[in-house]
Amino acid sequence: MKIGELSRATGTNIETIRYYERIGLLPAPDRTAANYRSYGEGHRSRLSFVRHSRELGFTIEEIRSLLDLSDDPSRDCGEADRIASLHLAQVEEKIAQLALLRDELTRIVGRCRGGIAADCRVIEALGDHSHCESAH
Amino acid sequence: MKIGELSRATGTNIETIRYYERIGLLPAPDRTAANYRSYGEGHRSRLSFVRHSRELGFTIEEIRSLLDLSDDPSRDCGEADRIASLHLAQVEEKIAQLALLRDELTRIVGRCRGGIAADCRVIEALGDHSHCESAH
DNA sequence: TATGCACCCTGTAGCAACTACAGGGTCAAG
DNA sequence: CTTGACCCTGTAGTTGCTACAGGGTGCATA
Repeated sequence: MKIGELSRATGTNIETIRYYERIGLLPAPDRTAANYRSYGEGHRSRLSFVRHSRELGFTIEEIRSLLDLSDDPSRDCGEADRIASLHLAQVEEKIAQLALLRDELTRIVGRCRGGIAADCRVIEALGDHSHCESAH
Repeated sequence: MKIGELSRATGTNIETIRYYERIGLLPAPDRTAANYRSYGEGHRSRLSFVRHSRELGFTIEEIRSLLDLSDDPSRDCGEADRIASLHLAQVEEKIAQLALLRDELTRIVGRCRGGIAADCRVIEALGDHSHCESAH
């Protein structure tokens, strides 16, 4: 498989594939006589793993650990669970933060009744944190 | 006010203050004989506005527009409202996305029952998008 | 045979919004 | 007169890509 095919097969930008190789997330594939990269099924599934994990918001370093784990099938599964649980906790915290933020923005946006900027409640609210109801 | 005082007064990193000056978000202040930056009350309130807006997740470019608006008090307030409303919509979308992601992660994490990586359901789920219940 | 076009290569620079030095100058206290 | 806290400029690093520039390869068509 050439890089363009792998790109289409996994929905990954070609530049991104080369980037993953450069940072050591994907192993360097064999080359054809013309120096084109030549991928196999192993590369495809590894790249799918990486992309799916990225979609789920794992960082590259987390993915590196998860890949190390799956490269050595005798290792304990607990670490994969720990990484995923930690990530889940981070996502939950992010959601909670954004919810506070949404409430604050809703309050701010609701205050605009038109008019000129001098009297703008939106701009006033942005300038003065003390109008806020919660920490963010 | 020297830069260290402004930093403490607004809870902003000194490097960040200089960065904002460099990108034209804060006007360059007067200098003392020793070439130290010397800030006034106007700088402090402008910086507070910027920091508060950043905490609410506005981008630098959005903040630039909001500042332009508040620098010209005769302008129409509607644009501030438009920027804030758009931002609110983005926050709401982000929350919805993260909620899907949280659900998927919860399902994945719940599948771990210990054991070795070869049988790990977490790693399996990460490798195969088809286990997912919704798009993310 | 030429030539057009899609594809591939390397290497480097850019994005957002900072943060972190390195290598220097200033100023007040002890 | 030296110590330490503060300030200065300029540049490079962070994360996870993306976008060139400037070239080479391979196949079909005129």
